[in-house]
Amino acid sequence: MGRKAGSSGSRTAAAIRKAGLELIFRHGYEAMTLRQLAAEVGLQQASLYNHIQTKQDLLFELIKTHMDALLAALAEVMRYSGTPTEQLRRFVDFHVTYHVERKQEVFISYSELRSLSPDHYAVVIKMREAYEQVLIKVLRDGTMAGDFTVSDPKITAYGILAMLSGVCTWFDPAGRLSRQAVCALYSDMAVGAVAFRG
Amino acid sequence: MGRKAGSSGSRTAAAIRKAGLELIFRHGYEAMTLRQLAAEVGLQQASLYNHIQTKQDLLFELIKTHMDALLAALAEVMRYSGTPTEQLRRFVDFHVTYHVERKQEVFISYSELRSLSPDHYAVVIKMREAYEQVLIKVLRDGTMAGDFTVSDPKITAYGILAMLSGVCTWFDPAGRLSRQAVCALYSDMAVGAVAFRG
Amino acid sequence: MGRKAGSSGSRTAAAIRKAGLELIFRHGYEAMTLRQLAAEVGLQQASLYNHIQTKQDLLFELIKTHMDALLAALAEVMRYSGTPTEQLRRFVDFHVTYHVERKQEVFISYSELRSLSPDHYAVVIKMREAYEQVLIKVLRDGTMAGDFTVSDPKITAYGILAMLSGVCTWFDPAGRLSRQAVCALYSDMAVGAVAFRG
Amino acid sequence: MGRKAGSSGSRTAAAIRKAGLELIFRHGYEAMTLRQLAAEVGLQQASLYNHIQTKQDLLFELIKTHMDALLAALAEVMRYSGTPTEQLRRFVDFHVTYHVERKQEVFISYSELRSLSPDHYAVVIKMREAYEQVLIKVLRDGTMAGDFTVSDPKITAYGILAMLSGVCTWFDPAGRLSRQAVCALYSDMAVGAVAFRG
DNA sequence: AATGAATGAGTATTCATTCAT
DNA sequence: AATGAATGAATACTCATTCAT
Repeated sequence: MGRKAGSSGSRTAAAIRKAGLELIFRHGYEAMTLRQLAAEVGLQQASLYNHIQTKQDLLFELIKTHMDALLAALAEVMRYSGTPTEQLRRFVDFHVTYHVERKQEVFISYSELRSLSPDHYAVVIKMREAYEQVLIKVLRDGTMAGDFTVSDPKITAYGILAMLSGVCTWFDPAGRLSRQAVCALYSDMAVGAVAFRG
Repeated sequence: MGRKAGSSGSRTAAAIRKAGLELIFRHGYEAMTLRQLAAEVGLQQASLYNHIQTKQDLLFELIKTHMDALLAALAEVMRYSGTPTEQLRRFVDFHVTYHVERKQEVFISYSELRSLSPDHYAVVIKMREAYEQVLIKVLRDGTMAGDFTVSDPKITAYGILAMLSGVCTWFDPAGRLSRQAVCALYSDMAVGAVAFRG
Repeated sequence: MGRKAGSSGSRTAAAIRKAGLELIFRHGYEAMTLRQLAAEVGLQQASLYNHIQTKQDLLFELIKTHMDALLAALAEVMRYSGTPTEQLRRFVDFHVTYHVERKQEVFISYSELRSLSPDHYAVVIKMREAYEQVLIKVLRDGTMAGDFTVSDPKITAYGILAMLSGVCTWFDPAGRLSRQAVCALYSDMAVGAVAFRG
Repeated sequence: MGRKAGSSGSRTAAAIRKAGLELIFRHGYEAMTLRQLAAEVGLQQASLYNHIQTKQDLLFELIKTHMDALLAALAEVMRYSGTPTEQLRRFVDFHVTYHVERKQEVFISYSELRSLSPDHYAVVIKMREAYEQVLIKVLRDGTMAGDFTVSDPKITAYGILAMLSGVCTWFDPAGRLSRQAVCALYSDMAVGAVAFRG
């Protein structure tokens, strides 16, 4: 039997996506050229089109795939119940870990939003909002429970998310701080930032 | 043909810079074309070159000018003494205000760093580090004074800066929250995030 | 759109080189535009780049190819031994014939030297010097044999070469004088110019 | 009294012509830009137009001025009578001296002919032909007098002129050979090339 | 699945020249 | 006589994409 039916099967397609991710991360979507991408993968420019629709579709696909995985993983993690503070710590831990481990996907999903076509943009923004809603709900629950003092959950959530997401611009797995250390540090900060001080 | 009646050199240069800022903010440096820029200002493409050296130099000039102003303004504000907490609030207030009032300059000074030539990049990065050092010092002073609990001032500063800077991506002067409200909210969060909880 | 029916890669490349040679000969390298070249070959400007690296590389390639052929052909001719006078006549005959038959290559290899990049220039100059050395050696041999009176072989060689090369600026294959007639005339002049008159 | 009436009086105009000559000699007419020229003279591009009509007119003027002077000087020299051989030596001496002393004018008057507009080209070609006629006449006289053996005076003249003119591409006033040495050498060659050998 | 060749639209930048000041 | 600002046309070269093979 040959290749499993249904599997894309193409090692080349995967290589293109990997290289595309890397190049967009490094140079930006506009600055990355398909020539570069082809060279990276060892193909001629024209051959790329056996594996992608257009440059724009490649970008969307990379971001969409990432957002799907991100939302699924978050859902998995937040399924478990706990106190609002526990939930917040869980969220922070998840977010930082994901941002540290998938630096590139995460980064381009922020920074290249404006390079998406309007249709694609709409799709991704909706997913991002769903993600934000999870944190907003945690903050809201914690406030109602009296554990947090959050007057504006949305704005507060934006602040926390920005703080956490910044990690992917400077984190170095071989650096001074381990992922766990960063998670602990940022967990404390997040909790401190919203905790009720009676 | 010669000069359009009523036009003036320095007015044109200013208009180019203003339009350039706007276009880079909206589309990104790579995506902005000099054709667009010229059209925006009401000039032929060639005429742009009476007022800029190159596209790259325009970008650098915009960022450099902003960084100079930012550092000068920060120095002015931080000159006044006070408790570490007061200093932190002062920093947050300054940073948020500046980011809200000069959204575009601030945004491109983050997002277009990678579009700078290596030389220009080096210059700007140095200035950014000087800016960060101010916050790092506040955190360090506060920790030594026993007011803050900050195990890693640099990483903590990065977190706070990321949180505050996020403001320029969503703040709307005509929106639900005033600048003052956002400042207050983020001041509390920042202080909460680092405050000593005995 | 794809490839025009009937077109072929290497045929196109050859057509570009032929037209490039012609255009550079007629207008000079600086004055020739790739627009002209593309039009001459029946392509879009962009398509040229499937067959050349840059305009500069095209120039170098044309000159280099010519110089290679020239040196190889000269070596072939000068292989045969003979008296210095016979050798000189052989050289003149070869040089004039080549200059008359490959007018364009020969002309641009002189006149466009200064349009070559420094690296390319160095390569070609070296080849030209090798060519000149062949004549210089003939003059030196003839002088030592007592057949010629040449006090400064290099300067004399320059003079003879300049005289012979001038042919390609006025020779007309359909004109009054045949190639053979010109060869004979210039052979006599060259021999007369250097012959020992006791 | 101020400036003498009728004199161009402009030191700037002269500087432009001098720098233009130099630049065209070094880079070629097409490759020289008015920006370069202006910079060389210490002016803005626009100011050039107070002193020249157009770039093309500058070229023509440089060449025309040179040709006028050349023809006048030649007439002066050839006025004196003498044997054909003396006349030939006088011509060679004159030509070489002029080519060595006014390298740049001479060079561009050959090499930039094709950059002249058709009208300007026609004017210059006529002058060049007049110049050539002087040598052709010497050769013809010498042949009729039995001193020379020249079957085709025009082609022979072209050969001699090419040989002599080559001097301006390699002569270095600070070099191994003096002008006088080169003149003597090339005089002998020219005479040898055409002398009757009974 | 891969490629060479082609394309139309576009890139930043330069050109010689003009003209009001 | 000099300049700053403007211009239209041009420059070499690159872009993402197409298509016959």
